[in-house]
Amino acid sequence: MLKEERQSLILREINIHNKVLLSDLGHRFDVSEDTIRRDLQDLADADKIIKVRGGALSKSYQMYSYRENDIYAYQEKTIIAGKAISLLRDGMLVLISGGSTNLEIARILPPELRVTFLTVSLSTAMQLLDHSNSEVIFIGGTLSKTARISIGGEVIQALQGVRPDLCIMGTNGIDASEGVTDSDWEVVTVKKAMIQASKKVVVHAIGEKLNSVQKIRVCSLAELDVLLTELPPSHSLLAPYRKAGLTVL
Amino acid sequence: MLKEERQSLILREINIHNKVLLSDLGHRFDVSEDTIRRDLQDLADADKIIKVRGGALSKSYQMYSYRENDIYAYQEKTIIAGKAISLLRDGMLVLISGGSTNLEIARILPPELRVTFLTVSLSTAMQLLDHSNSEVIFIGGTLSKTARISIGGEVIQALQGVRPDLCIMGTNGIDASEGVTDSDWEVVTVKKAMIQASKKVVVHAIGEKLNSVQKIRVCSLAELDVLLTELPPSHSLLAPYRKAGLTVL
DNA sequence: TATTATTTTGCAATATTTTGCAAATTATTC
DNA sequence: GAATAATTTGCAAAATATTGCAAAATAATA
Repeated sequence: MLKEERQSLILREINIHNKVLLSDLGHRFDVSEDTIRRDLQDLADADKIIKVRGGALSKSYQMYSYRENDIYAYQEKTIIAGKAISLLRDGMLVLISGGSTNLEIARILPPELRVTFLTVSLSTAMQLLDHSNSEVIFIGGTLSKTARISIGGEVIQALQGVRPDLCIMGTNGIDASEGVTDSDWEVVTVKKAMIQASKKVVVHAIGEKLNSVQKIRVCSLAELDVLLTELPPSHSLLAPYRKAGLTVL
Repeated sequence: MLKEERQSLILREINIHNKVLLSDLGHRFDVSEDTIRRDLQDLADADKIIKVRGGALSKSYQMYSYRENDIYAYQEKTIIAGKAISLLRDGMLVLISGGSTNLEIARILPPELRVTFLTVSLSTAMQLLDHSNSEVIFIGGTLSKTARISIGGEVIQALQGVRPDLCIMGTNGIDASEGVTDSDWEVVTVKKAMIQASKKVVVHAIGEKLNSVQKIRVCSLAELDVLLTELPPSHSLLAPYRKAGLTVL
């Protein structure tokens, strides 16, 4: 059998069945697994398939995209993401919400980290699956079209049944006296439940969201543990939050 | 035998069988492999065939294998998606699985349709949120890195608590005697539960998947109601399935 | 037809590519 | 952290290509 012929059949097999195993193909075409591995490498180099350990996946299977250029305040969010990652330890159960900063956390997550993530956000879940070896558990429910997260009673109920070590949450508004506020009632309901469930709560916000207040209250500062921003911890804007008892990083 | 005569016979041979081997042709025309090699080189220079090491391939062969710049068999999947949509009615509760065909269904869904979708697939959920006004409920659980769907006990349990009107499911293999088969154990477990839960089960597969068998069995044909392919319902390949009692569209 | 020029073919020597094997390395699993 | 599986790397054997060349076949011409 010609090499090109074999590779073409492999490609077809992958596209039909979405994934293939080295051992299967080796047996099927009666060549060594090394040869198949080299074939898959060729196809992957030509951008036809996605090579994974032990086999390969069809490309059309993963069609979502992460576009870093159209994220607002990307620089700031990367700094925050780095700080958030420094709080993660192997073995932790981590509840993580949606939003572009959390997406960035998922994107730059160190692969060797072994934590279990709980999330209600579709995009965060996708990104976590891609960029980590950690386990990802999605808390299902009715999906919100705007926030693209699970909302509703089921979510609240599911959150009452877990006790995460850490909750990493973005926010639309945080203020020294008003606490954390947001604008979507359903989202707020979920966030409240997330905070209630978790042993430790980390909120993050870019500097410009500090001292801003939205319509609906999520929680008081007393219920939070850590505040992350892109600013240096000594920045004067952060003083009120430290005074309120938060760890500011 | 004249060179031109031989070359035209070679070309015909290639176009019939899509490939030729140097050694075969040498023996067939009783000339040295060098001569055949030079013939193939000539034909390749004239852009009549694709010369590869050890033989040659027909140009149509190349067409076929390289046509998947986007989604593999996109045309076929669009046809299937159209047929699937014709089965949907306002007010239905529809369970829909992952895979690129279901993604296509979600993409071309008529906006005025008001059904409630239940899904375990991250990408299907995202697409449904984008392209419909229907309600979307995600069944949460541990996420599978490869299939990008919820798997595990929670999913099974959640599925036992619902009674969808319709289940729209892709498959990796379907065969008249072996039924529906797949290659991933966790995925199969979820699919079984999906089938059990639903009042009516629709499976779809592109023609190439018909009569192919994977390692793990999902269900027998008896448990299915409708089969969708891109082929016309009268196609001979579909006869065994109709005989098994399926509605074939 | 005989002669010469041109093309085609087969052969041999020499590259190059493909393939399978095994040891060393890296990931993954339990 | 040991045990297992997959990958990488180097290498050698086999298969295929390339090149140059001479013999054979074909074409051209007188």
